[in-house]
Amino acid sequence: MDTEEIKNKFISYLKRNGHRVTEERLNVLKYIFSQATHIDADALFIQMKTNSLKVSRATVYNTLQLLIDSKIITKSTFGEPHQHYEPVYGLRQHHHLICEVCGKVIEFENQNIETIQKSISKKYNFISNKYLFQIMGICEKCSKKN
Amino acid sequence: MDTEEIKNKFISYLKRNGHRVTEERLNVLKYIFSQATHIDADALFIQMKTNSLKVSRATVYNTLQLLIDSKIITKSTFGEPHQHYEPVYGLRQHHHLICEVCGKVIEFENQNIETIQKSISKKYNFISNKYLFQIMGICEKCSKKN
DNA sequence: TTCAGTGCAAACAATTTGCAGTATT
DNA sequence: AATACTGCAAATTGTTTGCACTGAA
Repeated sequence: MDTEEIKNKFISYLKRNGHRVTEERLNVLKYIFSQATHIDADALFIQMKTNSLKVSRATVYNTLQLLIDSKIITKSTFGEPHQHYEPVYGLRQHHHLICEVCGKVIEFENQNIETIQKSISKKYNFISNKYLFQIMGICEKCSKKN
Repeated sequence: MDTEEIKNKFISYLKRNGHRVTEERLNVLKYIFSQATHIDADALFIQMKTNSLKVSRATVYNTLQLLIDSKIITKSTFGEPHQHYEPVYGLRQHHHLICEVCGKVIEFENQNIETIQKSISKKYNFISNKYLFQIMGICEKCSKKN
């Protein structure tokens, strides 16, 4: 994954839409891409603060929204009340198995889902922007514990 | 949809699990099934209050959780920060197209999704409890407006 | 009669907003 | 120089909790 490319994509999105390119926005981008996987807004804020960066929660939320609008990251709920954010740009579409016992999230890919998604959108003349496939249940590890 | 049957299912679930059968709980059940489609907790509470029923928010949330546990309703997020609840018991599994412009939710069924879900769960030795397929985008009506 | 369930209000958590100061354009 | 963006704290929204009272078993 080319970090420079993502950064340029974001900068170009900002300029194209009359938003300013600020240090803070680029920092949020950098931190979200330094994650192994999804993260929530507050954890991201705390992590940035810990590394003594100048940010506020408001800016984190604001920037996350801009990153979603520019299709660089995506937001999803894993059954919890708060949102999780994860990079999508340049990655293949993937989906989640969510363990309701330990909270673990397993990612998987499946080409058929994409096909179904396209055919359904077409059927309803729906312009799909993104789609979500999640399976909730009990992971192998947790089911063996009982 | 047989209302009596659902009510009995809920009552039997409550008794089986040592919960009491209360007027309030049955009222929440009744109100959620009187909805055409999904509703959020607060709207449900207000609707019950409007019809001068004795309820509190705490009871609504408590009962919604019991209804989820008994597999009578399900909870989902439609991109919004709060949760929506909708009946599932006795209904065929269906999925959602969500318009990001007008907020409209279109329901659809698709047998292939069920098949994929099963094969993926099997592959990961995951005991699936429920699954979710959502397509976010722009509905026909809204796309014609521009 | 017991104690789970209730209503209420207060607490909490996640997110948004208002405003005065700051920095990109 | 103008004004969009920022940080901060306060406000708002959705949900949970503590506690004294009530009612199902």
